[in-house]
Amino acid sequence: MPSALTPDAITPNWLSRCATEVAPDLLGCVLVRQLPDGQILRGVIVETEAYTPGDPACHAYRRRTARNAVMFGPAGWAYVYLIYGMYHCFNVVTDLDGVPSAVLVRALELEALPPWLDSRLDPKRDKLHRVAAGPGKLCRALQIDLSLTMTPLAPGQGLWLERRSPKFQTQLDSGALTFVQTTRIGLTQGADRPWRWYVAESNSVSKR
DNA sequence: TGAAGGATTTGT
DNA sequence: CAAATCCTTCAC
Repeated sequence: MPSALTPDAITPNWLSRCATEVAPDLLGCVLVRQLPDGQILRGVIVETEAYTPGDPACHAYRRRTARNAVMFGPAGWAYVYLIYGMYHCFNVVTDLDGVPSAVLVRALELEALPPWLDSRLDPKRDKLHRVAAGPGKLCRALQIDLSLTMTPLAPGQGLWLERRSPKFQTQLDSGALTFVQTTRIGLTQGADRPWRWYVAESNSVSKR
């Protein structure tokens, strides 16, 4: 049943690689959210950051805690945390079981404005391509919160990933789309590591 | 048990 | 550039 509905769903095995490898590979892939009421929201990933063991910026750098425990487990699970008391950030756990690492999904290009959001946004200021441009904003747009952390990314869980569309891959192969690799944003430690990737041509990236 | 601070966002 | 706002972590 799940495979018939989601033929392009990404498997844990594909994510069981170093976060610095998975992060650029996730660009162009689709984050899909199914709300409790059945409504489905989709967005193309256009910006990611990698966090690895031995990385002072990684939440699992010091030791295993209740919050970061999921990062120590197998790939393909969601790691969601609350930042500054008001925004959530969504990560995909990567690498082998026992290797604490993850990819922060920082921005999505939404296919359509979430209907539930539509009524409360100012159409002049909240343009579609900016609604999920930023890790906190994308979680707000897809209604991702702490209830989703430590859950496997799968259709049955209401949150999952799908592979790049043939169109995206073609544009990438032809050079119509290009990736930029640069340093990560907002860090006080490990800010020098060039582990942020984004789609240069996208207007949904959080910052240039 | 408490205090400090954060992988953000927004408005001044 | 500072505020909003609360969970997590670490120190006492």
